[in-house]
Amino acid sequence: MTTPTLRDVAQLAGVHPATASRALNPQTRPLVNAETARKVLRAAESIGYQPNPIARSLKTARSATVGLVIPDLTNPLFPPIVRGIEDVLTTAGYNAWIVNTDNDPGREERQVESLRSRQVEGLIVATARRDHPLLLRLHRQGVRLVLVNRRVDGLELPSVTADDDAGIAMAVAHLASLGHTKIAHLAGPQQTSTGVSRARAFRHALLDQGLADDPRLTVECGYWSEAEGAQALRRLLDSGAEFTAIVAGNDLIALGCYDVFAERGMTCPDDMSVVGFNEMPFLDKMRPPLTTVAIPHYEIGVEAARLLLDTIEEPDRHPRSVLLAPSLVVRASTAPPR
DNA sequence: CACCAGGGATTCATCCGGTG
DNA sequence: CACCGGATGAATCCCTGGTG
Repeated sequence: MTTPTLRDVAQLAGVHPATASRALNPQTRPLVNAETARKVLRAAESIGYQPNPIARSLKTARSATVGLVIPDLTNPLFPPIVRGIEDVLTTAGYNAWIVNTDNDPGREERQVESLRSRQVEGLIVATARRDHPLLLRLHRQGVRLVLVNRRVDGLELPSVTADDDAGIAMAVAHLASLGHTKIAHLAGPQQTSTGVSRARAFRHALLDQGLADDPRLTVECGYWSEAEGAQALRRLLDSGAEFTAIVAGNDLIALGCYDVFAERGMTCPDDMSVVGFNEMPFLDKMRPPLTTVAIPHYEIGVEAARLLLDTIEEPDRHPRSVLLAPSLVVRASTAPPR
């Protein structure tokens, strides 16, 4: 008992395999007599025929598959983005292979290699660093790339990002309106474009609010993680700096702060207000629920997939980038200073 | 070691019968 | 006879495992 092939369908419908192929393909179906096409479809249906994409790509040299390179799928930020990507891809007849890099360049290289060997038609990459030799090389080799959330210095690639300037400005304005004047920033890693742009936006936002920009109140995290966020906040507190609110580089960094509050007997928001960034799932279930800058995850995925499909269909098109508007979600982690 | 067959689907080139 | 819609023949894609 083997799985049915096109030959079986053709035989059952009493036509040539070439005819069956055309009948089964919506684009080529008009070439086939309507009655014949109906017969073929019925035959295919009756034996449970599924086209074999491996055989198909043998001839077409296309895989209808794209690679999705993310740091770690267990980070709740990614599932909604992946969902948006997948919804667009499937309607276009494409599928996604997902790989996790764990932010390890070696692993990333191997995973990308494996994707390329499977003939993916392009890559959506959410792991870009400002200096990223692998992406540089892939671009030079003509691999179609779309970046999500991040950019690479000196490399003009299609990308989808949230408007960091606007998002951070909202966070700072919110804290300022509550009466905070000494606000700290736990910046994301400065090897990532997002870490840099949010830190820069933070300084601008302070000035816009007429607040002093004290460089000692900005601390960099080595990774976008709770542990690094916690570590950064400990350093800041231990330095003796005075502040009443924190703008975190992202939500994970903000959640890391919660651990430090517990360690040090501080309460949020009474002793310290915190704003995150990203609006990853479940923040409303935290104690206290985290105020954050929401970015449209699903839309980000949708746009990323569209950009990639665009470059596949129109390889010579000038790289287009999409900037999506964030919004502030006020919850209970922010309050006026004591 | 070189060579070939075979896997499944697609597609260019060709053929067929019917019509004006 | 030319033309047309519709169906088909056969080559082809790339790689691997087996054969001589």
